[in-house]
Amino acid sequence: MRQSALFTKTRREAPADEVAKNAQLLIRAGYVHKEMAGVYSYLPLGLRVLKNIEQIIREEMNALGGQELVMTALQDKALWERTDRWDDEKVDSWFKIALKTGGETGLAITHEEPLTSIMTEHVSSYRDLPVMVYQFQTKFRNELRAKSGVMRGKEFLMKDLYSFARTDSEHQAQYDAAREAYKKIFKRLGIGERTYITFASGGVFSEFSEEFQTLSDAGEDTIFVDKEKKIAVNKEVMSDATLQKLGLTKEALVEKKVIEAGNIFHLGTRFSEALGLAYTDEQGKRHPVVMGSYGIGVTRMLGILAEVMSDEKGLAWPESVAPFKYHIVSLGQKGDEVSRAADALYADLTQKSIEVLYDDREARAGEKFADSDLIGIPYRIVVGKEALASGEYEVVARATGAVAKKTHGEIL
RNA sequence: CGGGCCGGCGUAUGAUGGUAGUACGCCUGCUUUGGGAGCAGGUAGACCGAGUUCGACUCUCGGCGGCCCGACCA
Repeated sequence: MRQSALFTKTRREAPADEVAKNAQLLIRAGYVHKEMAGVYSYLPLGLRVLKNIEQIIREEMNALGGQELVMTALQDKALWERTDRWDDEKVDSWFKIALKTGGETGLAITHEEPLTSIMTEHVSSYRDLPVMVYQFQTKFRNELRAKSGVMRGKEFLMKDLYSFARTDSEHQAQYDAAREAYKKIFKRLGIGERTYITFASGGVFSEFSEEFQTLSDAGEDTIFVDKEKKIAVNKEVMSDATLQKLGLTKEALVEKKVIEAGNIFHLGTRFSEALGLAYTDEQGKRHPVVMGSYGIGVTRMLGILAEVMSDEKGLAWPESVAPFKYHIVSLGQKGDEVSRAADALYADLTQKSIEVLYDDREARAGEKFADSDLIGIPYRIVVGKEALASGEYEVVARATGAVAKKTHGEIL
């Protein structure tokens, strides 16, 4: 894409009302727009990153055998009353809306209820299981205090996967497979090394749940990490008894700030029993379906990556999610030899379907480099007089600063 | 939800109970062109409502909105 045509502009200064690094950088670089507290719009560059994150997750969900669907944001109150999660005393994060017809509806906080309900229409035999279903969908949570930029909003995009099994052991196999898929996802997103499976409060269905926690000073949670074993314990469940159960020793643990990038839960039969999701086995006996749920916040992930992969100059996306692979920075003037060379390089890369942002604006070099650093595309190709003279372009890696010299042909 | 702070050109920010200024941006022109250029000219601003006052952007009250600390965060 030609940068002269991109409607978003960069800003030199961060907005005064944003403290979180992710929001400051994303706003300055023109990836997001803050609509209200905890509510952000995703502009063209931001959307591209979001779509890339989504696609990585989608590929791993499909590899798992997950089937994608999309459910509604508007929720049926009656369904949630059946699981006792409609009452504000029980769940305080609802956005409830009056219907013109007299009733009320709520904006989805999560989707266990509606999916379980859908499944009752399609699952009735042992032959129909096991199944895994997922979606990318907007969640709404009426947070008392939104904070941390795009990482804790009132409206956010989430991938949620749900598993349905006949037995506990079948469920466990699904759960274990989902855990492995999550590891692959975080690895592909470039945060595998700094993301730890963390034992946390399991709620009513099991002793522990597992969170995927990514090391970051911007984190809201505190965990104790065993770097050798690659596992961690959330501070909220930290105790001698817990350590003993997990086979960890206090000496090996280091306290760290983290952001929750994902979590996986055993749901047992709580939802299937409440909503009547059951199957008939070979003997003709009915059993409730054993469920699990698995979430990754997509918009939060964008925030985590902005937070973790950035420096004082700006963003530095990993290639797997970057809005473009190359950023051509032309130092030529309209119509001169340099800009003609940049045009040609842009045309050739585009022709090959290589994603490239082409800074063809009438601006000075300093401004273009500063913008390029801010926007954080993995490789910058500088097209200037030097390049024309030598026949080789400088290709600068944003994250490391490493400079390679490459000819037009080598880049293609 | 408890506590604190704040609301001014597009953005950032200074000052003030008495003409709302500066920088960046944006527009015009000239010069400049490998790390946010220079000169000249121009554009653009007080969240809403009520009150105090000769006079309110400034003080008071209410509303709306934002930020921070805590709580909360299947």
